[in-house]
Amino acid sequence: MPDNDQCNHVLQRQMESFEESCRAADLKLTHQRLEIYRELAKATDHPSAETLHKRLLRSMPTLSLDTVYRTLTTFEQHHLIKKVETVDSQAHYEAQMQQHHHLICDTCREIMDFQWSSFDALAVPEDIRQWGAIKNKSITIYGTCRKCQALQGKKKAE
Amino acid sequence: MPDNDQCNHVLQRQMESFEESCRAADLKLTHQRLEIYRELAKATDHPSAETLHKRLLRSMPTLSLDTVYRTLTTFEQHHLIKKVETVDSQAHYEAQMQQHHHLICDTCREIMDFQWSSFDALAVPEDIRQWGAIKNKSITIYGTCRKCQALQGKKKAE
DNA sequence: ATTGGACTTAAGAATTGTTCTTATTTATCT
DNA sequence: AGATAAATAAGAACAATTCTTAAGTCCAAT
Repeated sequence: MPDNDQCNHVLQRQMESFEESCRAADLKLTHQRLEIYRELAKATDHPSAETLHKRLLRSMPTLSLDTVYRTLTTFEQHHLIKKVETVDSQAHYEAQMQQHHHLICDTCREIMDFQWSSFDALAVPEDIRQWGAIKNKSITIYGTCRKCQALQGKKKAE
Repeated sequence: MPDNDQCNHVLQRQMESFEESCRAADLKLTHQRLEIYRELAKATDHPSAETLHKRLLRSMPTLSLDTVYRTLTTFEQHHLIKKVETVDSQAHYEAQMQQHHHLICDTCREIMDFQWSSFDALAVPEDIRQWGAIKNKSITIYGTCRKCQALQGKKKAE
């Protein structure tokens, strides 16, 4: 089975669970909401509202940026999506709600997900546990991605 | 030796190294720059420009918010301080440049530093190293701090 | 199938956080 | 002490986001 088909299945399941959560939260399943969620779930790059809006305009030319902002805020309040912590002035979002970590390229600023289950299983040291009730821990790795490394290599060679 | 004295010594050493870095970077050691840096170095809560400005107004009533913004930007460009990754619309800063991690309270939003040296020593899994040139990894722990837990306990009891 | 109520839209205005401009004053460094 | 960088005030400009209003659209339940 090709990768693309696999992704579609995963996305389809994610959409179903999203629809269920919406019903549970008394959120109407409007076309805009479904498409905004689908576009975010499909994305691997943690887009901003503006980026998402640009992508959606191709298939929904009348969708307003305002609706994207409003809808993302609604989703976030219902814990259907998450804001990503960044150093950026624009807010970035992700639909991935399972435990995962981030790789951030210091050059192109792209954010990628990754898994590190042996870290997830690690217990937090006692002295840190003193701080309060710990709910979750996640890693951010900084560096330069392959793509940007290649570009920098080229530039130096010139 | 009381804690406070120890902190003062640490701060003093940090100020000296800051002054040295400024000279190396050809940044004039103005009163404002020194005080803004000192206030940030003293803070444990990763303040925003506005918060920092408010604190500094007490001792420097004519200091403009603009100068705080400008100065923090200058410091950041010279890698003397860092922006902290957050979900906030305001930018937050820290003077701590050594390897450390963050605890974030989901209630009061305060950010605390912590150390976890056994994690720092951990090698990143092979498959993640494929992504590119890794420079640094840091943890963010989410939860509710003791203070906020106590307050929530009270509310429930009422 | 109709309808009530929730949702979306456009367009513009308002807000917030941040940066820039200009002219003037102040302070650092040599 | 003088050259020059930096800070100031005040206001303008900007970018990201939110709000407003009024009109139109569409979901869901009867």
